[in-house]
Amino acid sequence: MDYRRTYVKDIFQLSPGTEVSAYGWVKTRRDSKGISFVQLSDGSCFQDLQIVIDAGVIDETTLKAVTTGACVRFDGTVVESPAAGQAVELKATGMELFGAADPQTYPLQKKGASFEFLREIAHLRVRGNTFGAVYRVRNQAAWAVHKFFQDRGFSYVNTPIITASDAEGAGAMFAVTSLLEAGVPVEDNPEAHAFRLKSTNPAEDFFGKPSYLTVSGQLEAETMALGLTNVYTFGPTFRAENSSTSRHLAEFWMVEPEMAFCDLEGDMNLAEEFLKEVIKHILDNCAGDLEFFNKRIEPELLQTLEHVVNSDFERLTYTEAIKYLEASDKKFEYDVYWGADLQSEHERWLTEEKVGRPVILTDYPKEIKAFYMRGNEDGKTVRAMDVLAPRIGEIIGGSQREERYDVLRHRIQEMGLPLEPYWWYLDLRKYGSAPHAGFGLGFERLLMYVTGMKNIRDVIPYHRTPGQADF
RNA sequence: UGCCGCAUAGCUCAGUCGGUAGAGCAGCUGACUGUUAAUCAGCGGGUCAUAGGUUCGAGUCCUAUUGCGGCAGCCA
Repeated sequence: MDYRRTYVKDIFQLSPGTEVSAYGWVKTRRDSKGISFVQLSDGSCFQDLQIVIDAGVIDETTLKAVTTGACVRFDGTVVESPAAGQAVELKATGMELFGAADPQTYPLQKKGASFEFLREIAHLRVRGNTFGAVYRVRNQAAWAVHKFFQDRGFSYVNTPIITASDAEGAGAMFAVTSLLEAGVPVEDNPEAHAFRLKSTNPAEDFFGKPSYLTVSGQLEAETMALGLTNVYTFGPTFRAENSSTSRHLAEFWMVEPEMAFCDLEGDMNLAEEFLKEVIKHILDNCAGDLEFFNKRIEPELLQTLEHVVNSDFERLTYTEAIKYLEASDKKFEYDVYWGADLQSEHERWLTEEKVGRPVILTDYPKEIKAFYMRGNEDGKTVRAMDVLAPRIGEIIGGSQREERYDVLRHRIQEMGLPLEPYWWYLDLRKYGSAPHAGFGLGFERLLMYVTGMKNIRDVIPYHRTPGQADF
């Protein structure tokens, strides 16, 4: 067997009369007297291939093993379908059963199951309609990310996953250490195992100092941009926050472009162009999957996505947003005033009710943003931007970076951070500094937006959240 | 981490005032010459999350624990 094959999606393009073999997994089988129908999927497209089996063509024992979940190859001839539902189907002349799936125990059924249940069988849910569609869209979105940046001359760079600097002083981090010995037997309980700490001295650790899984590749990406001009990263990111919500993961994928010779305006333009182009790519390449999401998951999905592609994002300063919020009749749980960090309820009101499409908020008070953001001339705000989207909230966070050595040094100290770990970051401003800007996009949040899926755990094959690292 | 909700058949759920366990789907057996979440008939399927408590009697009320989910904080 060779990896080259005719995928199900290609079989739909073949002319009637063509002989072909279809490989895949069985969704359902329906029997009538003298004829059987099998829905076959190989994950190459949303639509299943219908296999038609006349009585006597396949021996009865083998046919009986063609149950939901079984893996098979059907050989046959492409024919025009006399019934509604599909243009062509495969009239079987023979088959091979690769792997049966005991119907008494196979957990998937043709009728829908809850997403919560499917998370428990995440290794099998890819065979269902919803998750096949999610992962096909995920693949196309990843491809669109690379294509977008490569078309514009951005270099793909890989930043470290293990880092010894607490990059932004924000967000709980996972420690990486070789000072722990695992699987040490517990004295009074022979079944239990524990960790043993070999040393408490960070100097004796693998890297000679405390190290962590990265929470962002931004700082390193900045160094690459000040040499390659335009760069982007696309890799895993880790947050040890004990947050259990429908939009947080402990391990997620982030896209982080960084551009030399760029200001906040250019950063916003890139973010908007980026979201539009990735969404357009999905619309153009995942039509069947989106149709399903539109029908079963999020009724307004297609309309919303097309609207986003064809209209300009609303751009507001933080100060303007506060004015709108203060003028709103809506009762908020948290008070709104200039200087307050916007809460989820505020962001949701702005993007869902006030504007009704993505909004870019800019120029936040410096107190509520990170140290590296470029200060404005008013001395009170920084050149930050957040892109907020209906349903999911913050999808992009970015800023123009502070490129002035003295100002940055001062900000680090003002925020109570140590200077020493940032020596190389400060060096960037000391030698050949350039105005530059960038942003971070949560890839899974983008996927929630384009699929309409309500829980971030359902747009990644195997989610990592507090208390959950199965598979 | 805080607040709230849920836990009953393989799955999705119902279960009234505390009175001894139900449905649909799935599975199994059969029927039907073209089905599309096929249809029709029949059959099997339960430690009501766990541990205590109240009561003559608990799926139902109380407490604790565990798991899952939602919201908030944090963020992408």
